[in-house]
Amino acid sequence: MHPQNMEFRDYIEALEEERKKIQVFNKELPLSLELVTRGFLILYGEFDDAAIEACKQQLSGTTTEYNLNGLSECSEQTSTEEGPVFEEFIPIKRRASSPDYDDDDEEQQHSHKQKIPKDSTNSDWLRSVQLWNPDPPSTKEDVPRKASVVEVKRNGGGAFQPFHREESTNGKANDASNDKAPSSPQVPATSSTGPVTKDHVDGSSNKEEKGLRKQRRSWSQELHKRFLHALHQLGGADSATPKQIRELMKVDGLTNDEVKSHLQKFRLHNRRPNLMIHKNNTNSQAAPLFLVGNIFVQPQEYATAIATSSGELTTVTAPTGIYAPVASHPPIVTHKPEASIQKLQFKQLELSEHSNSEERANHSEGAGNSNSPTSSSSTHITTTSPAC
DNA sequence: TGCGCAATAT
DNA sequence: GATATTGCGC
Repeated sequence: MHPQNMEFRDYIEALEEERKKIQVFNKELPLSLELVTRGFLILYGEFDDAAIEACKQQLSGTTTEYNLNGLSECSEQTSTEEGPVFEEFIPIKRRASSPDYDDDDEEQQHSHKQKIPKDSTNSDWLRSVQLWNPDPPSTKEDVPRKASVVEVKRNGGGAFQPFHREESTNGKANDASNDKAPSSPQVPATSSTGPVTKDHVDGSSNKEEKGLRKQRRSWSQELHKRFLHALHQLGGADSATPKQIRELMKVDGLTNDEVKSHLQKFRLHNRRPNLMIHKNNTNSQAAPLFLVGNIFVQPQEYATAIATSSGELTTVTAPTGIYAPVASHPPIVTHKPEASIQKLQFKQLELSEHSNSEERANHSEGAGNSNSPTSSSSTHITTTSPAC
């Protein structure tokens, strides 16, 4: 029953019938009625252009009225001007289809939070965020670094040692080897106490030198040897003072501070073991006893003893700062109470040499009598072992 | 001023 | 962690 298959007449009739039916619902289906009616007119050829045009206008009017919702605007326009419609339509549809776009754009201003950022928006957002955050992450390392670096500089050397030493320490630079050859002038002797700053009133040089951190003095065996020697002369680590030691050492460029520092370390090393001894006699390692000849002694005592026993110092400096003699005999594993150690030590000393007990007087004058290391002092040992 | 100790740097 | 330097109080 498709119209196209119908006879024209039949078609007209059918149309007429429908029109009648629809007419009943004129109010409900005005458009339909009108449509049908027009179809009639067209079919009958009673419509001229003018009539059609009028109808159009009428139609548009009605549609406009009816289609306030805007639904039919399209259809109307479609019928009127198809070209432009589409052009406009497309964009409209776009907008409609992707409301997020506009909405987001606008809404972004109001509420990012409400809408979960999507896709492009999202990425943009993130991107924008990343301009701040991710950078931080990436730069985080950098920025802190920089900051830390700055801080480090400030902390580490900033205040006082912004520059790395060019250090004027003539002898010091080579120290290890240099100290061996102490040149005549005892540079530090008088002035060096405040190694860098104290002496110099000069502002500029003072500044410079202040900035420089002293180059490290490494205590070579030779240097330490001298140190021990001086120490011995002065009656041991406890009674010797840095200045005296330095003077006795006669090392060019050696400062009081350096000696002082070394002495401090030396004392610490000597005392620790002693403490250990008191606590635990059985632990030979914990209580480093050094073999002097055939006996074990404690470092400090050794220092004294060794110097006494022979004119030459035969010490060996362990890297740890533990000072041991060159053992000529297999170590006798003896964990003797200090008393016995002292006895042995004393024995040894007696064997080697006899001595006066005036060491105190001796070392009190320190530098004065210094030059005759071998001759003086053997006796300290007994007296000089306060730590024990 | 020098010493001893502790903090700090290397 | 060991060692040297520096700072600070006495």
